[in-house]
Formats: sequence, structure tokens, C-alpha cells
Amino acid sequence: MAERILCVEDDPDIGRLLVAILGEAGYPADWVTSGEQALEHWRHAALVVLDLMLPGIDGLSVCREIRAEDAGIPLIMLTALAGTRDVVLGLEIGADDYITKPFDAAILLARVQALLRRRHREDALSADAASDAPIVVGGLSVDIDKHAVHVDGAPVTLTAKEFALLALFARNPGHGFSRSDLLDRVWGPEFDGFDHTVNTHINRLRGKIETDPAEPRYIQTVWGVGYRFVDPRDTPGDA
Amino acid sequence: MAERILCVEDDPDIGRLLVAILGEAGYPADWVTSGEQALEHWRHAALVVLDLMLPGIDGLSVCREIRAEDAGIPLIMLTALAGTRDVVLGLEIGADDYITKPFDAAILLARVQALLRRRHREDALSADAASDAPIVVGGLSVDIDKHAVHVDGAPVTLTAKEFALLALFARNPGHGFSRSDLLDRVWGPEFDGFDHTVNTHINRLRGKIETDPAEPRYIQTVWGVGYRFVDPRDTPGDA
DNA sequence: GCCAATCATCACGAATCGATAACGTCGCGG
DNA sequence: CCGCGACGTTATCGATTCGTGATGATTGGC
Repeated sequence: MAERILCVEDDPDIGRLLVAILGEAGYPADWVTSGEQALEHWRHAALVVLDLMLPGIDGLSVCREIRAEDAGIPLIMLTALAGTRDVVLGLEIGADDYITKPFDAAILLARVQALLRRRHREDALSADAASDAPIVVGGLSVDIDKHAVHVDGAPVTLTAKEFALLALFARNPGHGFSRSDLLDRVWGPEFDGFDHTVNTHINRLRGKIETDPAEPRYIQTVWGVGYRFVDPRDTPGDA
Repeated sequence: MAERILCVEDDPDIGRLLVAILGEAGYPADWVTSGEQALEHWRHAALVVLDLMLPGIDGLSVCREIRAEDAGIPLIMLTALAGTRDVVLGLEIGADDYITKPFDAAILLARVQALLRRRHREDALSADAASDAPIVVGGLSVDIDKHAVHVDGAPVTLTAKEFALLALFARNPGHGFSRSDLLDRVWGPEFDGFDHTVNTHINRLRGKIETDPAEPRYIQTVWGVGYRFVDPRDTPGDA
């Protein structure tokens, strides 16, 4: 999702101005004119610029609703109400910033960017501990986050292509892939090469993860079609 | 650690006023009068209120310094400079908010609280990011709070980027990071540079923490992918 | 049992990638 | 005003990996 910004503003002149300012700075902006619309669309936005004086549901209520659902989305109030009580109330209700009209375009932009910057940091932090469990099939363990593969407990070093191949297989156990499929999904659609390139890589991969590459346990050949990744316990010898 | 707030302000009247306002609201506040003192004490604060016009090191430099080490600590600029260029510059350098003198006590408080509220959300997200115990891996010790690194007992001085890199690695042992990942997380999303800038910094970092940089024990290269931080005992030569 | 098609394996040149040193720039501090 | 250090970039060298062609082995149909 791009850095889409939602502007809530009933004055069409200011609304258009906001969209123009943000758009010029590289932030695609949407503009709605009522609190009802705001509550419909804010979920798709990376940041909300909110006018307080709106027809129907007023800005403060909109802010409260949004905060009840998502305490994280950056929210800037933009209003003509400059009194101390107004500002304090706005910030207490959950706004991250409070800008009074008339506003300076550059300052608005800078404040938007400051908030987005902080938000990005949050995202990076919360991704810190996000580590998915490795995929374990038989004696084979594939940890995509760590870029690590173990066979019967011993670490194995794979090249980038080998790992990409194995990762694709491990995510889709039992699924048969044609060589063209593999080229598309591992090498990328714009790769212009031979199907037979896959053979070599499968060969090298087998040499590293199969105990007996002549009789593969994990990566099986599907004659006339391609390859398939299986759990060795599902095919005990021959069934 | 309590919600201690550091005020940097050379005017004693305003300094005392700040401490009074914050103290009354339940935030114990410290007050220093120069940039040098600020750089000494900001690490113990939960939030920094920073005057720009200071004797010696000016406020903008202080802000840059702090941001080079910690992108997360909330920072409010409080200054008489109200021009558009001043505000934009301050926010771009890394301030989270910008308040002009004369200021309204209630508004200042509300903005402080808004920032602390957001910060608490971050802390909740990254529950263990605020762990104060040093991370010890093999002969390497990384103390994120103290900004200190030791190799086999000997202290090592790292630059800001080097430390940020190592800290990210130490918090995610085993995790493989691509160069783009590292640029995003250490340099920030808005950094527009080359992937191989990371190479140089990894190289310099290795030179400081690896006994034999040609054969790294801690920071391993993942060919075609990026880098990974490991515990040397997990990879005893080759098994 | 024979044949054609398909697959496995190997070796090699080319392209890619990483390590390292050196350079230019910028901001800080004396 | 100048030196110093941190940082980003560029250039170069060496190592690894990748794609391809060639050759031998398997498979399945007849």
C-alpha cells in the first residue's frame, strides 16, 4: 500500500488545496467532505488529516471512533479553532498533531512527514520479533526468515537460487511444478533462458540436501512434467 | 524508569517555568542549559524539550546527534524562531513537534502527552526492544542502553551507524537481512542510496568486532542475499 | 528389446556478487 | 580557520555462482 493520505474537509477550496499540496510532494491523497465518509475510508489510509467542523458527525467524534479501532494511525487535526481549550481537547482525544487554519503548506507537509517517519519506525520495530517458524519436513528444516537450512540437524549452505527453489517447494509440499513454473516463480517472469537450466539447479540442490541424490527423498521427478516436493514419510519405500 | 523529561533551555526563567509546568502535571523534569549537557543526559530521559538557540552547541546539532543514536526518543523543539523555514528544518532534522515561544502551558503539556502516548504504543509493540540487559553472544557483548560494546572484555568504540547495525543484528540473532532491509531499518525508509553502502559499513564493523575479519565469526555473509548475525558456538567450524 | 524422449551429471566461460581500499564531502570541535 | 572523524560513493580485485552445452543414463511406448 502506498502512502495514501485521507483528507477530511468540507470546504472544497481547502480540500482541493490539501490534495494538491500532498500530491505534489508525492503522497497520493483522497479527499472526503463528511465525517460519515471519513469513517468509511480511513482504514485504507496511512495518515488522516481531519477538519473539526464538519456537517453531520463532527471531527472530534470521528477521531474518537478511529482511535477506538486503531490507536496507531497518524492523525492530524486541521481546524480554525485555535483556542487553548480546543487544541488541548483535540490532542487529548487522540490526535497526534494539531494545526490551525490558515496553515502554511510547507509546515503541514513537514508535520505530515514527521509523523509518517515515526510511524515507519514503529512498523520496523514491530517487525523485529516477527519471526516465522521454520518449515520442517522429515529431517529437513527450512527457515525462510533466517535463510538457513538443516538436514538431520546439520547446517547446509545453499546459494541464493538453490534456497529460493527449496523455499518455494517447502511452502507448497506435494505440489507439482513444471520447469516453466519454476523459472517464472524463482527466476522471475522476465528471465529468458532454457527450461533445462532448472535441471542443473535441482541437481545441485539434491546434492546438498539428499543423502542419496540418485534416489531423492524430498525432491521427486515427475516424468514429463517437472518436479515435486514431498514428505518422505508419506511415501514409505513404495506404496 | 519514570517519565523523566529533559528540558534544554538557556533562559533560566523559561527553564524553571518548564520544570514547574511538567512537574505539576506529574512528570519529573530535569533542566540543563547547554547543548553539551543535553548530549550528556538525554539518554536517561523519556522525552526531550529542546530550545534551538543555545550557547555552544546549538539545538539543531543536538537534535541531529540524538537522532543519529536514537531515532525513537520523542523530541519537541521549543523556540522563538517561528519562520516557515525554521519549522520545516526542525521537523526535517528529526523533531517530532515544534512549538514556538511564547507558548501556552496547557498546549505544551498536551503535546508532550500526545507524544508520550504514541511512544508507549511503540514500547508495547516491541516489548523486548527496551530490555536493559546487555546482549551477550560468544565473546561479544552489546549493551543497547549504555551504547557500549565489548569484545572479549575489551571495550570497542563504534560509530552511530555501526552501532545501529550491530544492535539490529544482536536483537535478531540468526535472522537474515537483505541490504535493502538494513537500509530501511538502520538508515531509514527515506534514505536514497546504494545497497552496497551497507558493504562498507559491514566491513568497518567487522574490522572492529571480528578478530579475523577475513573469516567473520559473528556477522556472516549470505551470498546473493545479505548478512546474518550468529552465535559462533552454533556453527563450530563445519559439522 | 529397441527407440525416442526425457532427465541427470559434469565441466567451463561469463556474469554476478562481495571485500577492500581510497577518495570526496560534510559537520563538528578546537 | 583548520583538522578530524564519520559517512557515502567509486573503483578494483578476487571469489562464487549461474547458465549453457555436451554426454551418458533412465524412462516409457511399441
